[in-house]
Order: sequence, then C-alpha cells, then structure tokens
Amino acid sequence: MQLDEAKNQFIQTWGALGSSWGINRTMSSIHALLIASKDPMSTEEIMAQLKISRGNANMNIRSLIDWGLVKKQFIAGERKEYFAAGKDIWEIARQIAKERGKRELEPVVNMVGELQNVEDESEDAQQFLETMASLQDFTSKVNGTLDKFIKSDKNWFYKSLMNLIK
Amino acid sequence: MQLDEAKNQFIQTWGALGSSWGINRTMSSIHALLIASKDPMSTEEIMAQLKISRGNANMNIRSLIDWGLVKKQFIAGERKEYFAAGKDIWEIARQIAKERGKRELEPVVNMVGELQNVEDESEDAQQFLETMASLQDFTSKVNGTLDKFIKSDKNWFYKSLMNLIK
DNA sequence: TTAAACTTTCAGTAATTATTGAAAGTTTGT
DNA sequence: ACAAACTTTCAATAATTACTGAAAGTTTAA
Repeated sequence: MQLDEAKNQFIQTWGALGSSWGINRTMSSIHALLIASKDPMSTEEIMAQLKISRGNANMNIRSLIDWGLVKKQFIAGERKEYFAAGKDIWEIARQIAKERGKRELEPVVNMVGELQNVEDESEDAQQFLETMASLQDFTSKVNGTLDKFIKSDKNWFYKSLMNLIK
Repeated sequence: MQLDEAKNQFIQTWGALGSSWGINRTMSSIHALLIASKDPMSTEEIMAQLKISRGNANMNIRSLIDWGLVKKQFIAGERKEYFAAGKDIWEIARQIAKERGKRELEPVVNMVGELQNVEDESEDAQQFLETMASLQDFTSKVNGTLDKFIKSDKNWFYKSLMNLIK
C-alpha cells in the first residue's frame, strides 16, 4: 500500500467517525489530515488537499483550535499561518473528553439537580425521582472519572486502565 | 415543581443531548418519555405527547428497539403494542456503549489494522505509522474496556470505577 | 501610507437529514 | 373470508446543517 493511499483511508474513516459523533465531517477530515501530515500545513494546502472552500477551511480550523486539537505554527520567514495537530492519541482523547464533558455532560448534571424539588407524592413521581437520582449518581461518577482523566498524564491513565480491565 | 414540568424538562434535555451525539432528537425524546413514564405507552400516546406523526413515531421506536433500549410490552386484553424503556441507567449506558462500539469503534480498528502494510520507508511514513500504531493501541484498549463493561454487571463496573478514581 | 499578503465573515445556496401522511401491509376476531 | 384494528413503508416535503465564494477586514513590509 502507498503512503498516500493509507493517509486517504485514514482521513476518510476519521471523517466518517466524527460525523457519526456529531462533529462535522470537514472538521474531522482536517484533523485527520493534520494528524497524518509530518509538517504543519497552510490553509491553502488544506483547501487543495480536501477540495474545500476557503471559508469552510477557515471555520473548521478555528473550531479545531477552539477544541484545543490544533495549534498555529509560525514558520520562519513565512507570513502565512501554518497549522499542526498533536499526534498523541491520548492527548487527543483527553482533549475531546474535556470539551464534550463541558458541553454535554454539564447540562444533564444541572437538569437533574433542578429536578430534585418535585412536590408530587404519587407512585409515578416516586419512580421518576428514583431514576433521576440514579442518573445523577451516574453522571457525577462519569464526570469524576473524566476529570481525573483530563488532569492525568498518559501514564496515570494507562495504569488505571490496566487495573480497570484487570 | 410539578411532575409534568419535570418530565418535560428531562425529555428536552435528553433529546438535546442525543442530537449532539449524532442520535436524532426524536429518538432520544421518545426514549426519555418512556424512561420517565411509569407505564408502557402505545404509539398513539407517544404521538400525542410529542406531537409527532405516526411514521416518525414508528421509525424511531423501531430504532430504539434495535438499540436494545426499548422493549415491546403486551398488555392483557389489548391488541395495541405497548413500549417500555429500561429504567436502569447503568444498563442504558452499557447498551449504548455496546451499539456505538460495534458501529463506530470497529471501523477504526479495521482501518488501522489494514494500514500496517505501507511499504514506504520515508521519515514521513515512519511518523504516520507510529501515530497509527498508537491509535491501534488506544482503540484496542478502549475496546477491551468496553467489552468488560458490556459484559459486566453494575456491581463489577462500580467497584472498578471506585478503584479507578481511588 | 500604501499595497500586497493573508484571514475572517456572512448572505446565498447546496447537501443532508428528519418528518409527514396517506397508502399498503399485516394480524386477529368473528 | 371478511373487515376492523393495528403497524409499516415510502415518496414528497420540510427543517437543519454545511459549504461556497466574494467582499470586508487585518497585518506586515517597505
């Protein structure tokens, strides 16, 4: 297999994965492209490789920077901005966990908190509150683990995971 | 707070959460509705509660059944089908992990496996292969943990998690 | 200060995804 | 066998989300 072929394969799969996880296809394709590239790339190069417009490239590069997945790189003597993705998969996972946790876990935690003060005494209400309580238990545990993971270095996580899966 | 109000709140939030995780809003709303309901519900009732069409209701109920999140319930003397969601959050999480793992993690594992036979010897290729190797390492560990989690009962997971977060 | 080199924005449009509702299909009781 | 009660399908349509490209904005070097 040729290197280019392999890279394309990777970009494809990574892009599809992203889109089925609610991250847009272009954003994850750019991410994959940068992960697979040895050198930082300019907006122009990204546009050319993925055949996308300037606006689209720019917007998604910004999102990747917001998510902490991509960094600007200045190249001596060049005026253009270059972009590079971290290559450490653990770091990438940690970064994604952090963002998604913030954006999607927190709303649930907040909702469940508010739901505690239902006055109703019916059996129906009892059961609902029970489920909500267990949801709260669950999310707070997931949140806690996520926090540890986010603050951890690879090594800590690795050890704990090994421990977890025995 | 009224029970109905609380339930609506829950349906709303759960629906939004699903849609930002690549699951359609109606599907997660129905799921939430069934989680919050003491008794199993018919298609008619679901349609009325969420103000959605028959077709939409049917399709999404089927998806929920495919995912193993909802079960048919037969009610004595009734001809209609009734539906109920499991209320155990751990079981729900396990079910979702299982489905998503199958649908989205496996393609990555397969791709990375295939990518091993790149013949190129350049530095660029070296680096790419290194990243892919670490990706493989990562996915196989996640996969392994997921497997354990899926096969586990709540208690096993709980203990390991407690252990994990010290 | 000017203009070239580059980045960002955004209104319009395209592509994708979800929903409707009516028609076709199925099951069950008589 | 019939028809009522129910479920499923799917073509048309609506809603959402992503993308384009040109124009506006910004930075830098001379």
